[in-house]
Formats: sequence, structure tokens, C-alpha cells
Amino acid sequence: MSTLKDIGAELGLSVATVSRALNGFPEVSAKTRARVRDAALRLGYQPNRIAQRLVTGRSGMVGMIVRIQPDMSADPSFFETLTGLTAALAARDVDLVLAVDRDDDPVAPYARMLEKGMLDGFVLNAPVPDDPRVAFLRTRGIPFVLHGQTTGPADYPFYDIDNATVSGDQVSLLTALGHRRLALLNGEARLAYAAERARGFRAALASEGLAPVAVIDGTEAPPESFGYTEALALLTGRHGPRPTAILCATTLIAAGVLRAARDLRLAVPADLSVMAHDDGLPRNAGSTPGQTLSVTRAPLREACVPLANALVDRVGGVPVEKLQTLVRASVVVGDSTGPAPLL
Amino acid sequence: MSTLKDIGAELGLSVATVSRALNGFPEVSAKTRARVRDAALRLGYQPNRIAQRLVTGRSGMVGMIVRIQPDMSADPSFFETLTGLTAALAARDVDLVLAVDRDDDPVAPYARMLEKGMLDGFVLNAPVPDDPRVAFLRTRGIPFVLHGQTTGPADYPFYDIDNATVSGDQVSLLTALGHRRLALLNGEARLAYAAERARGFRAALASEGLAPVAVIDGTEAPPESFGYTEALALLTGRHGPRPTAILCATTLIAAGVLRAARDLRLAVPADLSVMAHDDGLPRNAGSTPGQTLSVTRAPLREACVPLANALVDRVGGVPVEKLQTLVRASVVVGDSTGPAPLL
DNA sequence: GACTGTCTTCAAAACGTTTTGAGCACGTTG
DNA sequence: CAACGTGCTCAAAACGTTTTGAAGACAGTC
Repeated sequence: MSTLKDIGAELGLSVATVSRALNGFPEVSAKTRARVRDAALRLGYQPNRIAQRLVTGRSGMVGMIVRIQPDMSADPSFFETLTGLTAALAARDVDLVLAVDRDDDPVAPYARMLEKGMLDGFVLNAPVPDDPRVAFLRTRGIPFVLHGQTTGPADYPFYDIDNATVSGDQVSLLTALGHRRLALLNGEARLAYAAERARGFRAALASEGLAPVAVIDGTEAPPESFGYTEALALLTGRHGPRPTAILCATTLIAAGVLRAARDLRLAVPADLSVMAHDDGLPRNAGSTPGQTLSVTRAPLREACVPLANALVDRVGGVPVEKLQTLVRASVVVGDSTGPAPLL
Repeated sequence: MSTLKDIGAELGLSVATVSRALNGFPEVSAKTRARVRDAALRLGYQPNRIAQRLVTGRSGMVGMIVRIQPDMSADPSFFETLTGLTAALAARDVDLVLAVDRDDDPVAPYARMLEKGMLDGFVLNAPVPDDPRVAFLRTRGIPFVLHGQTTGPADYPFYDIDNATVSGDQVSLLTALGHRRLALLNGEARLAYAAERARGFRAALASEGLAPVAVIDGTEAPPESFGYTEALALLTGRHGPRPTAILCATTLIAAGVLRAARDLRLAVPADLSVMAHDDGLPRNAGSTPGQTLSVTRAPLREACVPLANALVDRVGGVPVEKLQTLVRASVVVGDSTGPAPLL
């Protein structure tokens, strides 16, 4: 491992000049810069990150804590996020330190990682309404970025899709097709995004003068079987009049709904329209051959780069207001939606 | 953040003395040590890891790279390992830096992480026969530890269960019950442990003068459906005479086998004995109510502490020979095994 | 030839720790 | 009293980088 001193000795320059040459400072002459660059390449110079960090006071590492669910499997979207985040952070020369925790106290693992003083900030995923982690990190003054939003004023960097509008767009599409009885199979109620979806669903229906047939919160059961079970209940009239359209928080839930429709000999979309939100994970698709879902789509993958950049920029002192991104999911019409059946 | 200098100033001592007092060096008087400890506590002193590492030349971080499978979900055992490893490493004051990679070249991500010079070593999981990562890290002189083993001389630290004996113990139990026609539904052939299981299976049968009915390599399909499909094939005689006992690489495969037996109206264990290896993950069990599997059991969880310690010790210079652990799985007899049916 | 300014470079300090080599105070031994 | 250990402490160097403040070289202007 060669150092700045080695390069300096080789070229008869001081370490200061070598450092500035490599870091692109303007006050070093073009000729010297070229010589230094060349020597650095020749000697295989790699800056010692530890030394860099000692002097800059930054660790160049950010943390992410993933909570283990009771059934010991993690959030299905977790790997996609992890892959994208490590790559996007690496592009900014930042490493991701991962911790896994099954603590009851949601902030305890953050406190633990913080007291070692090794982290510049955190990525928070799967926010819940009024997330305690936000309050904790805010009082400590630690930079962080949310994938999603919590309730209350968003005085933090985040990247989120407009979940209320996701439901609104789905409702618009379906009511335009004549549907009047809609139900929502939502995500887990403890998650902030599910609350937004429900809110948007109710608001969009209300603006058409309609009331929801049902809003059913997700469970910890596998999403496909949740969709299957609840769709059976809905379609056999256990929640009142049978809905003509079912909105699903995920494509996996939709797969269960389609299976239930098949079992009940209901044609999609002739008897029932099904719509879902699609996070773009390949594993979630294709389970219903011959049927392309109508969806709102916002690939999870696209969140990673903005998330990584927002966090790194926040650590670098960029004001919060410039680091808030709310994107609107696109609507992709497949063949699982059609005109409402005549009653 | 208070420093050694702060403590020294407070007490009228040099930083050298403070450092030695806190690090338990013998040449500091008991009285001074007590005063220093007290002041450190009072000032909330936390050693600056970056500075420590600059001078010791160690980063205090080790890496683990998890490969994304084609279907974008990870090794099911991955989270268990991750949880345990982070905890066990934390106990030795070491952080785990995780990278996710879907590179075609298995060593490329290691090279990438290495050139940044931030890592003291690696944890290698899911080894394949003649693992190229082992060759790569060996030539680079980077410490690493294997969860499992590769083929060839084991000149590296590892923690592994004796997979040949796993099969041997299962075969012994079943042949003692009179079984003569055994089949093995193995793990994926590309994994080193599966090769060992197959080898042990064949050897144990051979020593009884028997030949296997079939050894079927696992696929990338979900294990339960792999077990179901292949068990149907075996039990309907598609591989020759129907086996009276099926060995399964995992409890999930066994769940599929039990489902196939149910569908074929075969009683377990009257008509068919089923055995599996159990890695102790809760999610894998319980899917067959009223039936407790006969298994060899070696909880994955128990590997983490020895793995972490072996790696940290190796980084600290402990010779390889002292860091190799081969454990034997215990045999737990449930009610899925019984005397061989009369033919 | 002195003064000013610009461009380029340098020596040194700083970050917080560990470790080396030396030194002081004290008591023991010859 | 000299010599010698022993127990404790300290100043300083080292790790490799960034950054500060100063200064050398050179040209242009009066």
C-alpha cells in the first residue's frame, strides 16, 4: 500500500501538493497534476479511508437496521432495496453497515450503533405513522433519510411515492369504467404507506359520492393467502354487497384475489375487476399466466439512487427541503380491469 | 465527545497513562486506574474507533457478500446467519459490512471491497466445491472463515457440520428399522454440503450392501414443491421400485414429501418413513400439524458465535489449525420414521 | 530597482489513538 | 554511599490524511 508520502518522495513533491493534486484543487498546475496522477496510478495508490476519516470527522459509513419479523423472514422488498442502496452508496464512496434486530424497542438498535460513533447517518425503511425513530434521530441531530414518510410535518429528507394518489388513480380508473362498489385489500395497518393508501381510497370514493365496500388491513400472513382468504369473504358477500372491483396493495395480494375468483368461477374482468400496486419486483409477477394485471407501478429499484444521494447530501449539509422527493406512480392498464358488470 | 486528552487534563495525567489505564496494562497503579475509569465514566468517554484503527492498522470491519439468486430472493438461512453474526461480531467489537451482488464472477465483489482497504477479513457462506473465492482470498493473504467447507485440504478456518455423517446417521437409523430402499432428496448440487450429504448417503448404504433408489439434486424451485414433485415421482415408481424411506436435505423438502404421501394416501410412517435435516429455523417447522419429523438437528444459530470468533481470531493471528470446527448433528427421533413395511 | 500581485508549492498542525523509550521516585542491596 | 532494581508516569513518535498559513518564483507596473 503506497501513501501520499511515497508519491511525494517519488516526484520530489510535498504530501500537501500531492493531496491537492489528487483531490482536484485548482491551485495546482496542470503539469504537476498530471505527473501526480500518473505516479499514483503507477504505484497503485489507494487513499487510506481510515486516515481520511480521522481528519474529516466523517466515517463514510451509514447504517440501516432491518427488523426481523416474528416469522423470521424479512420484508420481501428488503433485498431489492439493499442491493440498490449498497450500489448507489458505493458510487458516493459510502459503505452500508447493516444491523439486524429483533428488539422490542424500535430505537434501541439505533442508539446502540450510534454510541460507537462510527456512523454518519441512517436509512430508515418501512416507516410507521408517527415513527419513534424519527423523533429519536431528530433530537440527536443525526442525519437520516426515510424511504417513505411518517405522519406529521416532513422535516426530514425522504423519497416516497404519493400513496394517496396511488389509490386515487386506481379509483378514478375504475369509477370511469362504471364501478360503484370497490374494496381495498390494504397493506399492514401499522405501516404508514397503508394509512395513506386507505386515506386516498376513501377520499377518492367520497369525491364521487361513494362509500367503500370494505377496507381490509393486511396481516402478517403470506400476502397471497391473505388476498385469497379476504377475496373469498368479499366475493361471497360476507362484507355486504359483493364488490365489482378489488384494489390490492401488492401484486402478491392480487394473485390471491385472482385465485379466489377462479375458484368461485368469476371471470376477470367480466365479473370482477382487479387492480394492484406493483413495486416492480420480478418475483411478484407472472404467477397468473395469461392475465396481465392493471396496476399502478413504481419500481422499488428507482428509489435507491435518490435515497442514497439524499442521505449523503444531508450528511454533507445540504438543507432538508432540497432532499424531499415525492413521485407519482404510473398507471399501467392490463386486462384485469374492465367495465363494471350490469347488476 | 470527550477524548483521552480531556481525561488526562482533568486528572493531570498524560494521554499515555490514561490509554494504558483504560486498556488494562499492568504497569499502571490501581489507584490511578480507578481514578481514570471513574473520570472516563463521568465524561462519557467513548474511544474513537477511527483513530484506534489508524494506529493499529486494522479496520475493525469484516465483510460478507451475499449473492442474489436468480429469483431475487436470498438464501432462506441468510437472515438467521446475519442476525447471529452481527451480534457475535459486535461482542468482539467488530462490525459487519454487507454487500449484495449479482455478479457473474464470484470473486469480483470481493476484489472490489478489498481494493478500498477497509476490511480485515471475510465470512464466506454457501461454499461450492473447489470454491474460487477461497483460492482468491488465499493468494491475497486475506483472512477469512467458511461457513461450511469446500473440497480439497481445509487450510482455512471453518465451522461446519459433518454432512457425510448426517446422511450416515439417517441411514443407520432407517436400516436399523429394516428399510432397504432409500432415496435422498438432496440440496442443490452446486453446493458443497450437498455433495457431502450424497457421498455419506452412498457410503453408508454401501457399507450395508445396499444401493440407493435415487439421489435427486435440489433445484432452484421452492423446496416444498421440489419435495412434493419428486416424492410423487419416487412413490409412483418412476425411479424404479418405490422407496420405503425418503431422506430430505431440509425440513421444507420433507413438508413437500409429507404432502405427496397424503395425496397418495400413504401413511407415514406405516407405509413410508421420512427423515430430514433440521437447521432449527422456526419457519421451517410446524407446517405438518400432528406430525413431528425425525431429524438430524444442527441449529444454524449455533454456528454464528464460533464463526465470528474464528474470523476475529484469525485476523488476530491465531493459526488456522486452531480455528476449525466440525460438529456432529444430533439425531432426534420423531414419529415420521418407523419399521419398514412388509413387502 | 522596489512594489504589487498571481501562481504554485511547502512545512507544519491537526485528528485521537497506541506504543516506544526514557525518566523519576523510591526502596533495597552491597 | 553507591549501585541497582522496581513501580509508575511521561513526552514524543507514529499511523495517513486534510487544511492552514506562509513563502518562493516570476511577471508586470511604477
